[in-house]
Amino acid sequence: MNTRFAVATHILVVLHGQDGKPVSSDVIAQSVNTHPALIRRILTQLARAGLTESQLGAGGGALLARPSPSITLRDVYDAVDEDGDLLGIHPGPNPNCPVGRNIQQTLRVEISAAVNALRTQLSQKTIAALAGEILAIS
Amino acid sequence: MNTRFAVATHILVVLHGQDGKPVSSDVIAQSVNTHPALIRRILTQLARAGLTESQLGAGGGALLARPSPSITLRDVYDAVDEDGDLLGIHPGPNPNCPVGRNIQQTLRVEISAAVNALRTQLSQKTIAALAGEILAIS
DNA sequence: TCTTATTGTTACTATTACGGTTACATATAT
DNA sequence: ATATATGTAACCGTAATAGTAACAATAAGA
Repeated sequence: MNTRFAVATHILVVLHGQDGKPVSSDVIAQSVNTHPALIRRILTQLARAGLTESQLGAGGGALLARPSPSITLRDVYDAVDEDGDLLGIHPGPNPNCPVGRNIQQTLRVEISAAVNALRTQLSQKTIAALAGEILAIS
Repeated sequence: MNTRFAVATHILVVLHGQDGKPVSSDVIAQSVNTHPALIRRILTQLARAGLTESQLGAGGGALLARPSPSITLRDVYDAVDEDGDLLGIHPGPNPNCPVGRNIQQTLRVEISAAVNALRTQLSQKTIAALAGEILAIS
């Protein structure tokens, strides 16, 4: 993870702005200020999650697969989060210690509750709403 | 970050179990299954946050600086999180694009709301409660 | 006072993750 | 046909992380 969530969100906001017309990874890369291949890598994840689709060939590009008011930042997070290790658990604690033996499963519960709280907060904001805020600034 | 939150929590649970008596980084390291220097590094962060204190010299070690029912997992997260980049924002988006120009500040708001939701969830669980659950298993 | 145990910190290494970059086979519109 | 895109693989450089060793400073206890 790391900036992939931010970049993925950026991509979707751009696509929202051009709704209907496919946008090439080259154009998106210019807005994000990175390289088209990286954009395409993230677009692959978004497409796998059903948020975008792409058209091959000349005049092709990416477009939203669902209306932007139906896409929340939680959807983006989930699309881009492959291994779910926002807060990692340390491997191999001592099994002969009452703490070491059991802390992993107990921590896992707390961490997933915390990450779910984060996801729920993210689900409050849609791409349409976010794009509205962004474009309202200037 | 990454496993530092988990290791820091592990440390505090161990200290909870030995309340009163200082525990050496060596003993803690055996429970975590890592190296004393790493434990001491994290103990430095916990001490800076006022959660632990250490006694130098023979027979010394770390102990809780506050009662374990008053320490929540949010305190641990905050102690160990130095740069607050759980979800990073991509640098240098294109200032000539209406999206690139404004997305950072807008995303920053959403990300900090999300991280605060995660922190609030973590604040629901104290070290004392967590230790209780861990030791109840076996 | 001397010895021993322990911290706090620095420095170095190895491994991994991440973003940047190139390349290219495949597909499609014109 | 040709030009334009995607999707994907491969590789590089940098930064973060964990592991490790070393040592001065400190304090307990004989």
